[in-house]
Amino acid sequence: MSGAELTVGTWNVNSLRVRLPHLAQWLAATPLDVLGLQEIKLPDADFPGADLERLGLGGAWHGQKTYNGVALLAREPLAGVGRGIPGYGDPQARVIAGSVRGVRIVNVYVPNGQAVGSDKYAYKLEWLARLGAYLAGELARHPLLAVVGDYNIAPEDRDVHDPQAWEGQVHVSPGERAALGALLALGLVDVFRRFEQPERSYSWWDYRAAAFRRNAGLRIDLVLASSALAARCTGCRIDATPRRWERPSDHAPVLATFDLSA
DNA sequence: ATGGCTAACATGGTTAGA
Repeated sequence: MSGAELTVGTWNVNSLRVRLPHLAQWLAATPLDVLGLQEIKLPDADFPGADLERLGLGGAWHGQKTYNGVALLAREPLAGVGRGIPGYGDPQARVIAGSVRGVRIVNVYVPNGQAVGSDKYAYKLEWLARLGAYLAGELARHPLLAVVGDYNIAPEDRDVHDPQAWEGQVHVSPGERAALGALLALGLVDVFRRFEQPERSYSWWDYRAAAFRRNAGLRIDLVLASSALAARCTGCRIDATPRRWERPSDHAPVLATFDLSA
């Protein structure tokens, strides 16, 4: 949390307005330096910046009415804040970036994709291609780069509670996995898998059909790191605690810690 | 069994999520 360590989190809160009490409760128990939020679902004018300041967090946000919206919160001032993918006139607020202690952090809310073959699926793949081109430039400028967020893609079958039932569906389709593979091929590492993890580790569970109680989930919230930053990663975990609370987000936060002293 | 649940916007029922 301080000195040589940097802890970065990511959490799809599914409405910051509704989840602000959970965020406060979780932050009180969870030391971190930087936190990317997705699906804040409010315009910038309604962003609860003063509430978050009371929780010790400043930062920057990129919101819109009703849908999407991302924020990058930090205990230290953010440098070089950027919103959206440069040169891509995306009307949906899905990306915000900033730097802390020489580490570049890009926070993403990848489109859902709805169904394979749909217009939204095509948008998802186009969006991921644009993200890849943007990240290639970010990697060239920032050796220490983390790309955190809700990817809406389960990287492998072990990230899916029932791979047979999900085969070919959106979030696991070959096209999406190829797009994620293209991001990894830039030199990014899914740091969660750098460490031993519990079997059946997921970060999202459907609200319906008692999915959380059955641990019927997907691991779709990821921390990707450049090779130089991944080499400094000392741990990565999913914190399912707030998913057990009353009126939860359907996603759990993910945390990764980096030792910057080396 | 193509549902189940939650949130925004609106104030009943649609859109969207994953």
